This record gives sequence, C-alpha cells and structure tokens, in this order.
Amino acid sequence: MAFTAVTLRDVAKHAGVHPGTASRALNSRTRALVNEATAKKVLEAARELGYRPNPIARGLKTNRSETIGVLIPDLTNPLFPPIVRGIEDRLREEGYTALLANSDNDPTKERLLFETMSDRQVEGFILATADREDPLVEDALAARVPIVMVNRTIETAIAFAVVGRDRGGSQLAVSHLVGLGHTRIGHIGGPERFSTGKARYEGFVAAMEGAGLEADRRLIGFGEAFTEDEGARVCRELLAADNSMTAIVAGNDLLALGCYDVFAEEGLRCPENISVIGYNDMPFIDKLRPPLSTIRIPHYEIGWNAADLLLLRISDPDASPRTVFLEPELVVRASTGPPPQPLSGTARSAAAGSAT
Amino acid sequence: MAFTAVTLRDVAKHAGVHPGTASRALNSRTRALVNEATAKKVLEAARELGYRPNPIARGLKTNRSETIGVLIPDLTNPLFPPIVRGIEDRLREEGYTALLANSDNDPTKERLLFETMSDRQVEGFILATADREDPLVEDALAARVPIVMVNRTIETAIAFAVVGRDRGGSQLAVSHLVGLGHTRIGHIGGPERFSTGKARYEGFVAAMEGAGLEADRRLIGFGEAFTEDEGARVCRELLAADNSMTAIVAGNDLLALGCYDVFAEEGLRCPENISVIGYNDMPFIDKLRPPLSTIRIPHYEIGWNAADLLLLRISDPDASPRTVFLEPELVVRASTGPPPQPLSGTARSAAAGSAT
DNA sequence: ATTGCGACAGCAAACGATTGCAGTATAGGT
DNA sequence: ACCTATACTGCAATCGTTTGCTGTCGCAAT
Repeated sequence: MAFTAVTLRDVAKHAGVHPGTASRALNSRTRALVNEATAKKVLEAARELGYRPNPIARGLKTNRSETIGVLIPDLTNPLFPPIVRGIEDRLREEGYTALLANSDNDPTKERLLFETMSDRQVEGFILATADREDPLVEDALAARVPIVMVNRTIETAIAFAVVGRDRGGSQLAVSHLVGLGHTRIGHIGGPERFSTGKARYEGFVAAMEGAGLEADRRLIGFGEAFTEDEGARVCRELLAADNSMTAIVAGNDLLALGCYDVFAEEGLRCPENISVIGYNDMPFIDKLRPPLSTIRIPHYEIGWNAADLLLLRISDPDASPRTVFLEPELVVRASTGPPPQPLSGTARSAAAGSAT
Repeated sequence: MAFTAVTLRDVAKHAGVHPGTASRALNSRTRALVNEATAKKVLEAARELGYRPNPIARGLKTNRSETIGVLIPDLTNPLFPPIVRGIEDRLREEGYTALLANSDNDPTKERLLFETMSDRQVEGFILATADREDPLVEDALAARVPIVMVNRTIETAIAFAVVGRDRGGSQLAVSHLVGLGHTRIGHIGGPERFSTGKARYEGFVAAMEGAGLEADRRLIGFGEAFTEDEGARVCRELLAADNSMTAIVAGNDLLALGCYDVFAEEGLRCPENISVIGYNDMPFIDKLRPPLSTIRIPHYEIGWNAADLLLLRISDPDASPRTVFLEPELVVRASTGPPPQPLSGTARSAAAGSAT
C-alpha cells in the first residue's frame, strides 16, 4: 500500500529531467509545453514509482484545495443525508471532496465554521443554512466567494441556489385535498424566516384562492421550527380555533408528525376524521401509522445539482447566478382521505362532544 | 468580513519583528521562547490585522492538516448521521474538521477514497466500513496510519474501535422475549462478515442456551445485507421452515422492518401472533406500526468517543489500542408481547390453516 | 555564414508557514 | 575587567508544487 512519500523530485530524477519539467508533463493542461517523448518518460516514471501529487503543496501555490465546504443545520435531520450524498457524489466526479459541518441554525457558529473553512482554502460553499435574509450569505456574495444554496434560498439578492418548487408543492397538496372534497383546510407553516416556510405558505394561500376557497387566518399557524413539537403545538391551536377544519397541509413531514401526536391525544382518527399531508417525503415516513401522504422533493438531485452548479461557478467566476427549481411530486398514502360526512355524527364531533 | 489575506509576514512587519519570531509568538507551544513583551506585541498585531494562519501552508511544513477522514458505507442509512455528528462535534473541539465520504460497501471505492484522503494529508481515519477481516484496515494498521473503527470492528488484529456491546444487546433482546413467555425464538442475523452481524448472532445463541432454550438452526437465518428486503426474505424462510416460532430477534431495525412486510403479507398480527425486536433504535422507528421494540445503541456517543480516541492516538502514537464498548439498552415498545396461547386457535394457526 | 525563431528544458522564485542554527546583547559570576 | 551562560531574535532552509523567465539547441531563411 503506497502511502505516498514519493515526490515530484523523485519522479523527475528517475526520469532524468528537472522537477519543473516533470510538473508540466504531469499536468494535462501544460503537457503540450513539453516534448512528447519526455512527457511519456515522465508519465512512465510516475506510474512506476506510484507517484501521487501532494494536494497540500499544490494548493499552497495555486490557492486551490479541491475541497468545498458544506454547511448544514443538522445532519441528524433526515432531510439532509440525501442532499449531502448528492453533493458528495457529484463532487467526487471532479476529484473534489467535501468538508462537512453542522451549524445547528446558530448564526455565530455558522460564521465561525465558514471562516474556519475559508482558512482551509475551500474553493466554495454549499449552504443549506440560508435564512431569507442572511448576512453571512450576503457577505460571502459581496466577497465573491463561490456559494450555492440548497433547499432554502435568500431573497435579498440573486444568487446560485437549487431548491424545490415550494409554492407548486403546496398547490399539489391543496389540490389533492380539494379533490378529495375538503373545503376547510388549515396550514401549519414552517418558520417564515426560511424561504421554504414562506413559499409553502404562499403556495397554500394561492392554491386555496385558486380553488375558490377561503384561506381562513384562524386555520393558519406557523411553527417556530420544523419540528414535531412545534407541529403539535400549532396543530392544537388550530384545532382549538375552529372545529370545522377537516384537513391540514403541513410545511414539512415533521410538522405533520406532530399532528399525529395531537390526533392521538384528541381521539381523532386519521384520515377518517381529519386528513394531513406533509412535505419532503423523508425516509421511513411511509412506514408510519398511517403512512403519510406528502410532497416529495428530489433531495439527492438537489444536492447533486448544487454541487454541479458550484463547480460551474468555480470554473467560471462570471457565470451568471441562477436558481434551479426542482419539481415536487405528490405522494398519496393513507393520511389523507375524504372529509367526514357532517350529517351523521362523526367521531370528530363525538370526541369534541365527550370533551365538553 | 475578513477573508484572510493577511499573512504571517504582515503581522511580523506590523509588530516590527521577524516572521520567525512572530510564528513562535503565535504558537502557544513555542511562545515561551520569545520575550513576553514582544509576544504581546505580536499577538496584538495579529488581533489587529485579523490574522488567521493558513493551515495549508502550515500543513506543508508540519505534515499536519487538522483534518481527519471519515469513511462510512452510506450516509443515507439513518444509523450513520448521529455517529458522524458525534465525530464532528468532538473533532471541532480540537479544531479538527472531518472529510466525509461514502463507500457503498465497495472495497475498491473504499480504497480509492482512503488514498485520496491520505494524499490530502488527513491525520487519521474513522472507519465505519470495517469487515471482520479487512485488508484495508490491516494495511493501514501496518503502515501505522492512525485509525479507529466505529460500530463494527475487525477480528484479525487488535486496534482502536468503539462499538456497542453487541452480544450483550442480543441477550437483552432474548431475555425480554423469554420474560414474555416465548420459547420458540428465531433470529434474523446480519451478514456474518460484519462484526455486528456475527456478535449479535453469537449473543443470541448464548442467551438462548443460557435460558435453557434451544437455538434451533432452522429458526436462524442471515441476511446478506442489513436491509429491509433481506429481512423480508429471511423472515419468509424462517416462517416456512417452522411454524412454531412466536418471536424473532432481528439483527437490526431494517431487518425487523422487513418482517413487518412479511407479517402483512401473511396476515399475521404483531405482536398478537408474533413478536419481533430490532436493533439500533433508529430515528422514527418509534413511529412505526406498531412501534418497534428494539435495542438502543448510543450512536452519537460512539462517534464522539471514536473521535476522542483518534485524537488520543494522533497525539500519542504509542497509545495502546483499545476497543471501547458502549452499553446497549432495551427499548420496549409495541412489537413485542406475550406469545399467542396455543390452546385456543390463534390467528396465526388460523392463517396458516387458511393457507393450506 | 549569420541571424532569427521555435521548441524545449532548466533555473529559481514563489506560496505561507515552521524550525534548527547562529548571532547578539545582557546579566551574572569571578 | 573578562569570560560565560542565558535569553532572545534573526537568518535561511525547508515542506512539494507551480510557473515566469532565461538559456540552449537545431533548423530554416536570408
């Protein structure tokens, strides 16, 4: 196992040429500058000695590191692994590797990580951490550091980003519910400071209006985070505010999961008494009781495309910023069904009655 | 935002000293070599200019990169994110960062990644990819490259590793089932080429014998991978081989999930007709239908300790290899219950009968 | 025969730090 | 007053590559 200790000098010596020449021969971009025969000789020597260039040394001279920084809120959130996987796969195709770190949505930590990575000469960043207004992103943009955002994006500037078409996704969810016969539909939105939270909310409102339905403010709430707990909290509020609601579109799957908990508390059966649809289609969400209807986002592709875009941006500093939208897809499972018939006493009203 | 371009020379000049002196002043290990007053001056200058050392340049000279390589089979497997998180958290405490890559359990790819990372001067590796006999690990050991294994370990050498106490975990599972009254207990093991697969299997056999029960070979099968599909396949085999089985201990949660699918096919109710217990307690497994009983491994801690150990190994090349075992914990949920009463016709035998 | 040019290849200076060695100045001992 | 030990600090090499510049050689054109 060649844990390389063979340097460029070694192969140069072995090939009987100057290290500079060897360098040029080895680098495809400069190979033309050296005689074909000598180039062959060098390549041969390199192969023979098992030469592998030292990227650190190269980086020192060239300011390139062939690594890029990936900042995500929390790897432990099932949303991110596929994205990271996509990033990594695309990156490796070009010989790049990823430096990964978790920010826990803490701006201070985020900035620190960003700087640490900058120090390490990463050539660019993929950020899954952007707020709609995000000073870090703006600073990076101003400094012309290559970045592309994934999943979320900013609104205060135009930049590279790869995101799902969130408004469209909400519309999918609403149409599905409307098609089932629901009219009193609530929304549990994610934090409005994230583009995902806001866009899905806006999509919800637009779709409701498009369907000639009222987007009742009392039936709309926002979680302070994309968590199960927040989903439960808001769900309770919505239920308390108006008992005519028969369906909920949640800003993401975790929020929807919180609804499940509340339904259980309240003795509500899903989907018989109330429907809920999530967003993301995270792994294993199909195994739940009941399997969650949701909007699928192509996470792996998001990651892959983000890396692709970043690579482009790195090789062409003048590439014009673009945000690519990936299409969401409706996944119907068992958490959504027709609304309860109001005529006969439903379990819902029975449950409400028994609570009185 | 200081995207550092200020070098050691700059701060030296600003402080009116030689770069060498500045270097010594800045480095806590060598600070004693320089006059306290000048040191202060240098520190001051550095702070003022916002100096941040260039780790690449440093690394070139010192052969240290403050980064370590993390090789996992597939980040998308929910087992790994918490481990990686633990690794990263511990690493960052010491200013290290992690280079992450997925091997997909492909030895060729694994080796390639290993070499790429070596080239990048990583100071050590954390491997979640070890087979019980693993040439890559052996080579690395022979070359005295610092490595520590997580989750799985090798058997052909003694090395640093952090794993769950797998045999003990299986015993927990078996005791639980025996306590419930089961006697005909089957086992769906993971691949025997992984230490986890083997140890859990051995723990199963030992526990059965310890309980005075027969570990019937017909009730034992092995998946070729830790996947739901393999779980289903083996589950079908076991069911076909002997219809007296009332409980299954699965080598991991995914394998157990496969059982769920087969139960559904066969019209078996869990836990009324048959119990199953998983291993790992992966995220969201508690949301399943029914919530899966399982053995919890402290994944985050495994990662954290692995990083800790690696850091130790790096700072002290003569540290003696050790494998630290973390204790598993029984998590009882709803997939395990008492065995069906053989007296009255159970759904199980009814189902079997109707199939005849 | 001289000049000019093209094609290589070598030289050496970077890149930004670290570090062994040597030099200088001060203090302290006799 | 001289010598030596001590305490710094500066010098310069070095880590492994890359790359602008210079030099050499052969060949063709005049």
